[in-house]
This record gives sequence, C-alpha cells and structure tokens, in this order.
Amino acid sequence: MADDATTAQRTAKRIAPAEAPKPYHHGDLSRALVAAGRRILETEGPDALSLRAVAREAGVSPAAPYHHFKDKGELLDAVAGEGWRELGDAIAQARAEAASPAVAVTEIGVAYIRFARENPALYRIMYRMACDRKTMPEHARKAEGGVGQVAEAILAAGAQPTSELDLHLIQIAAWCTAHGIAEMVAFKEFEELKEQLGGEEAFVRAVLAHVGILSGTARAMLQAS
Amino acid sequence: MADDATTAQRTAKRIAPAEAPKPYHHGDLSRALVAAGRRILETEGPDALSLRAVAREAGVSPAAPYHHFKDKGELLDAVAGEGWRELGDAIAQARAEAASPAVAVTEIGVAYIRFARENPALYRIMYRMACDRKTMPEHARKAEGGVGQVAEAILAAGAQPTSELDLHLIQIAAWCTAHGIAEMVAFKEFEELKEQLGGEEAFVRAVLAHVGILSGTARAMLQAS
DNA sequence: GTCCGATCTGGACAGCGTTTAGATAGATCA
DNA sequence: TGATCTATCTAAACGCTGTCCAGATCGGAC
Repeated sequence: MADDATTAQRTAKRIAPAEAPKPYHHGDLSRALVAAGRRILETEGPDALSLRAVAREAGVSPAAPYHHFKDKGELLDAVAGEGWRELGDAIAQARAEAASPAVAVTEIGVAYIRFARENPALYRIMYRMACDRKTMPEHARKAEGGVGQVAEAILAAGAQPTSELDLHLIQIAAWCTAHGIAEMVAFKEFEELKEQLGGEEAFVRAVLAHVGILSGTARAMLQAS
Repeated sequence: MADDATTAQRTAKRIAPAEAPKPYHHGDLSRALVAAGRRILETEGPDALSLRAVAREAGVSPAAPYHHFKDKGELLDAVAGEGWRELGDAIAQARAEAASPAVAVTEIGVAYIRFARENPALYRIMYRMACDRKTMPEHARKAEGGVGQVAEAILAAGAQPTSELDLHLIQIAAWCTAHGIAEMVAFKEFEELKEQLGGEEAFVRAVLAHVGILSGTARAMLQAS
C-alpha cells in the first residue's frame, strides 16, 4: 500500500533521483548522465570518458543521450559547466578566508591551482572544452564566477589601475598565470623542487611569488627603487 | 611498354606517391610518418591526426607504423619532438635579435606565444604529450633548448637571483606564464581587447607587462619603493 | 644462392560517435 | 474511460578508430 502510494507519487512527479529504484521511463537522464560522466572522470580518467561509457554507467543504451544532448561535446560541456561552478565556489571561499585583502589575490591563485590539482581530469575537460569553443562558460566570467572575482580582489587589495583596461589586463594576466601553473604543477621534473620547498603548495606559492620578476612592469619598479 | 616498365618499377617499389623516388622497401618510414603527421596537423587540425590517417597520407597500410613506433603515442611524441626543437630555434632567434639583454626575456615570451599561435595544432600535441607523460622532452629543458635559454637570458638581463633555486623558480614562472597565455590568447572573448590595443602581439605584450602586478614579490617591491 | 631478419600488407577484433527505425509509456483530450 | 500524441528509450547498423596477427616481400649476410 505504502509502496503503491509512493510508487504512484514517484510516477506522478517523475523523478526519484539518486538511488532508489529507477522509476519512470528512465528518470531524468540529463542529470544522471552528467553525474555518470563525473564518476567516470574521477575513477577512470579523462580518456575513458566516452559517450558509450557514460550511457553504460547510467544504465541506458548508447543512443539515449542523444535525446538530451546534441552530441558528445554538449554532454562534456555540461560536465565542464559543473566544474566551472565548483571552481567559482572554491575561489569565493578562498577569498572569504583570506587573512587580508592584500593577500586575497594570491590565495585565489593558490585555490585555483589546488582545484585543478585535486580534480585533474575534470579540469582537463573544462579547458579542453573552453579551447575548442575558444570561450569560457558564461558564469565563469561573471562577477560571481571564478574570474570575475579576481578583479574585485585586485581592487580590494588597494591596487589603483590607471583605467578599466588596465584592470582587465591584470585580470587576464592572473588568469593565464594560474592556468599555466595549474597545468604544469604535476610535471614530474618539479618533484624534487617541491620536496625541497616543503610540499606542493609551497612550490606553487614560490612560483607565484616569482612571476613578477618577468614583467616589464616589475623590472621598471626594480629600476625605480 | 613504357607503361609496363613504369608499372613494373612502381610495383617493384610499390608506390612512389609524392615526388622523388622513394628508395628502399618503402623509404625510411619513420621520417615520412612524422612528416605526414605534421602535414595532417597543419591542414586538418589535431583531431584528424589518427594513426590510420597518417599511414594513409604516407601511402602505407594502417599496420605499417607499428614497425617504427610502439603505438600511436610514440608517433605523436616524435611529431611533438620536432615541435619542441623548432620552438627552441624560435626562442634562440628571438633572443639573438633582441635589442638588448634587458628586453630579451620579454622577447622570448613573445616568440614562445607567437610560435604557439602560428602552430596551434602542433603546440596542442606538444603539450598534450607533455601532460600525459608529465614531462617535457629532454632537449627542451637543456640550455640549448627552449626553456634553458630563459635562465641565461634572465642572468644576462642583469638579474641577481639570491640562489640557484631562485633562478630556477623564475624560470618555471616564466614558462608557466608563457604557456598560460599561449593557450588562452586565441579565446574569442579577447578579440575586442586585441583590436583596441592594435593587434594580437600588442595584446600579448600588454598582458606580459601586467603579470608582475600579481606577485608577492612585485607587491613587496612596490611597497619598498 | 640460400637463408635471415626487417619491413610491409590484408584481414580481423573490439570500441568509438552517430543515425535510423521502431518500441514504450506519460500526458492530453474525447 | 479510452484513443491519440509526443517524449523517451532500444536495437541495429554505418564508418571510423587503435591494435594485433598470419603471411607476403625483399635487402643484406653467409
């Protein structure tokens, strides 16, 4: 009876998401597919993330996803989207927890790189998708998204950019730098150095601290002082 | 008759596609395959670079490459190796042509990014391979290779790193920064900005000049001055 | 001149992304 | 209530991929 009732109810609203017996035609697949994709990404790496594998993991036929996503790329985009959202959260948290606005920018960078390091397969998909479409997802660019927060943090740190453009360029430079380090920090040839510095995060902070030496601006400052 | 002769000859050496007579059993395939790979990379992009396509382009069967490369990855590695060598050359040239040692580091960065921009498919393969093995090819790290030159240029610019480690960190920071910009400079969302600044190279230089703002070092210098 | 070992082919295998035709079942309207 | 509509899903097929195998081919050493 109770079972009948719940079944009826479940049927009526067509969901019953996480675990419990699969209800309906086949639950809401979109979400299930994205979840399956992330599961595969975490357990088997980005190379195993085939459309068929995702469908298998979700318990549907290989053609089923095509009723929810135009093609494989669109599914991966959805997975990547989740990643960008979480990266945005991680950055917001790092910013909130920073000891002072002055160090917030660095903390954002560290959080960004840590996210990439803790979710390597996901980060790879995120950037692969971004490169293919040559764009970041909308919400990653907005103020509440990952990158938008950098500009705010820079201003909060007391920087006085000479123009809107100046600020924008700092933001882009920060972004590129973080991405570059994020992609390379796992390279084996840095392992000795990491140990020497007392861990990976220390290494990341050391590299971030040395970025400035390179720029014309930094050199100008050096000569001025 | 002539037809018979040429046919016989062709049969004897079995194909002779491009131009000059291929020597031997089938010429030295290794080199031909790498060349074919680069050709495909340039004309059809990195996604079209399948083992079978390379074999087709070189005029051999899909199994032939396996007598010269353990698997597809090893072939791509060879293609990437050529890329790293050429990138090293481009950097050396930029360094040689720099107006002064003081600007050489920036010029190296610009040359690096320009190379990536002019050979996007090749650069992608280069980094995909590096990421998979988590290492750069040997010769890219040596002094005569691309990255090794950065340290020399930094010293030549008059920088006085406090230690071997300090220099190494600057080098790594430079490398990561260049890579990050190289991968993102093609993004559509920067197009307006590029126009505003008068071209892509101007944009790259502007971003490079703004990198320093981010680092703790730069901030310290700012406060000191 | 015969044999060896390197090189290449043709065919096969499983797995991939994608498309098509047809089955299933919730929702809608009579 | 029952018939119909529409979204969803399956089964089967296509051509592509990377890789392996048995066998053909041929340059070079004995």
